[in-house]
Amino acid sequence: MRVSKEKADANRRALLQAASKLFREKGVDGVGVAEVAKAAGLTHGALYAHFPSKDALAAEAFSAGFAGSMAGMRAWAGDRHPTFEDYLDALFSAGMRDRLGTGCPMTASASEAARQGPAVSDRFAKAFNEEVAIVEGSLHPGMPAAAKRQLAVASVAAQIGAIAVARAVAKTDLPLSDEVLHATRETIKLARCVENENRGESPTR
Amino acid sequence: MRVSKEKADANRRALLQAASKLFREKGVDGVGVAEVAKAAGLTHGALYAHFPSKDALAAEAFSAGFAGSMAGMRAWAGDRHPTFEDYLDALFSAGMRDRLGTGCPMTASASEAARQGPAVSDRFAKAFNEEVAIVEGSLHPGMPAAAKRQLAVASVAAQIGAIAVARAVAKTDLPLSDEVLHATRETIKLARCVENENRGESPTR
DNA sequence: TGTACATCAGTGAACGCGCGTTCACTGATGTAC
DNA sequence: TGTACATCAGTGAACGCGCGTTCACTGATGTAC
Repeated sequence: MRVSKEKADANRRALLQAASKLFREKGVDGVGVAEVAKAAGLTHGALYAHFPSKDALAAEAFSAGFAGSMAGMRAWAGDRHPTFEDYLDALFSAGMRDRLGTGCPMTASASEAARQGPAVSDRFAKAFNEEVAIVEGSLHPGMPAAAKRQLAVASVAAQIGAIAVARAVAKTDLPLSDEVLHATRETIKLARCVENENRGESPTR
Repeated sequence: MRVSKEKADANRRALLQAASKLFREKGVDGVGVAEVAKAAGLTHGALYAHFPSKDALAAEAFSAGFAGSMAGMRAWAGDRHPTFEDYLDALFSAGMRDRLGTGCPMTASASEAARQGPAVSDRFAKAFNEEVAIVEGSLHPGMPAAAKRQLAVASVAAQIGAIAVARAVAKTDLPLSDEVLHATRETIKLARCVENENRGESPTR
């Protein structure tokens, strides 16, 4: 039966949230539309009143999940202006690794995204640039723009790899998993020190 | 009909090779056993004379693909003892990005691997350590072992991320794709310079 | 070496199953008068 | 405000389809004598 416009909007949001969580946890191919609808408290038929296809739902769910992840990051940052090191410590943490269903969809689906169409590619690129911009903003204003951009791009790309590897090996080799996060994080920090020294600052290490 | 032992072995290898290539290109969920068998010149029924299930085939195909990828790397290295920079230039290259079906299965399936069982997790960890060992071997013997290990772990993890991101955005933003490879590679190189300086060597930049 | 027979890799039809999607229907919502 | 009716979000049965897996069968291979 028909529901109120408010309820319909809430249902649509519930579908997106359920899809976003489940797709990150099990992959798009690993979850059926019936499971998504059930998690949102609906039947599978209702899903097609909101999205033309599972593919369209997956694309929107990616963006919704990324928006939620960024909102969480901004909430965490609050008004205490985290330093670049603060961001690295948060991004390359065991908590990030273990938060699969609510974390960044880029880390959850990096290698699947490569096999999707242009729509996903475009959304991925936008999300990547957005996260890079945030990390970039935490770098010292005195650093040359090109150097800041390079370091931020490398940080986000390396984080996506480190989290993916850390998750892949966590089931059988937790020490290695922790080592991957630690080694990658510290290596990025080292690279930043070089940039600081290039500007004539005293090394922070 | 029955075939000779040599032919049966060849067929098994053909199945592994076809599965390894197709799984990297389309993901395990994106390819059916019939397609794999056909690519190997067989029918799907024959596959079950060699592997108990698609899952078992996928696990073996991962290892076979990684072994092939490492063999290619060793052949490329030959006897000219590539430097650490040589390895980075090869690993973070557009060629690596564009070689999906024959490249390293870790970069092709990093985020899917996190959702698989302990068997895949174990194979992934072994492959990761093996590649780290090769990269580590190219670092200056004078560098402390812990620093070498850390830099090599970070390099491989960052490479897996950079290639995954570069592939994900390549369809709509090739300049960004190239930038990701370049920025991550150069950032790792910067980190290595710090290690060299720590040992009192003159910077190579 | 020749013969009889067991072995088993490979074939292809068939299986049950879950998938994404469609659709006739329901009934509360929103609207026109 | 009250009434009549069009709208449409949601239901659940049904659809065709392709999947992974099984199995009776084939016939060349390998082996025992």
